[in-house]
Amino acid sequence: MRKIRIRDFDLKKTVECGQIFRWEKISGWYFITAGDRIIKARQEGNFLFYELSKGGAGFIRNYFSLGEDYKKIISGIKKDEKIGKAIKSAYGLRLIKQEPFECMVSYISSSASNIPRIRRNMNSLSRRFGHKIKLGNYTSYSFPSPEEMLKCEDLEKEARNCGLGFRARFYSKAIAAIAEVSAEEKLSASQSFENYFSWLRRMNYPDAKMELMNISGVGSKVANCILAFSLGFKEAFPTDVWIRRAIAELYFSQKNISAKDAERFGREYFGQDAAYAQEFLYYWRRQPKAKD
DNA sequence: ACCCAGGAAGCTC
DNA sequence: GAGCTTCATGGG
Repeated sequence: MRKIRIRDFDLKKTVECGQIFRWEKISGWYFITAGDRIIKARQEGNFLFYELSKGGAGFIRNYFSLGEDYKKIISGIKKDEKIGKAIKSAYGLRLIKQEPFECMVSYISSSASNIPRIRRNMNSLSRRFGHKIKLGNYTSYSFPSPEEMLKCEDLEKEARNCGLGFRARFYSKAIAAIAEVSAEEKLSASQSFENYFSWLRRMNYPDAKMELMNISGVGSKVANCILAFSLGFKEAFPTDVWIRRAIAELYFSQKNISAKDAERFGREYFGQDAAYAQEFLYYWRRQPKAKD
């Protein structure tokens, strides 16, 4: 068992807020499956206890964004008492740095769905296409690589069998499109995705977003999730129905505002760390009652 | 039975 | 461009 000192970090909020889907809590420990890795973690005050199926402290610090100056981020987005209230309710929540491929597939599959269902769908995909991985007595299935998915004859059909519904077409087309690029250059599908994502990382935010939106099943919201949750674009402001409601209630006196306008407002108002503001608002808005 | 869920794409006007 | 419909499926 390893241990690191932490501050301005709340493991429970970070794991449970809905940004990642493949986790479970067993007798006080969080077991997170991230890509082909299992993370076992528990927080006690200013200490984080953890075990990994591979990697060490460097991975943990990067995965939970522990190196980011939290107080600086907070002071940057805390424009008023409304967001202040949301920040207070979710203090310690940090953005997780997900594997881009897993993040892309997960959020393409999130369209008009809900978190419990997305979790089931991603676990089904992993059992169907991934491989068994272990940490001690705990067993899970890796999130499948592009190759593991492309092995089967009819990816869309298999994905429908995993409960993805109409989203299966989007995401099988998306994978085929990106993998196709590599075939001509004799690259593996994984390398093709790596090239694609590192290409996006080098762009500025608007260009990267436009580029992502060329992918089947990736619109404005999903693009923002991929950018914020896996590619380090913290100025993204993913705007789903909950965020749209929160923005309408807090900043437009209940007026019915479009997702597009809510997103523009969020980006302009909260600035370079808008993604954190978004997570705080999401957490706050979805809390069962007692939102203050 | 009815409604909605971390939306996007393909229409119409 | 902004508004409407359709796309599966599970849960309340």
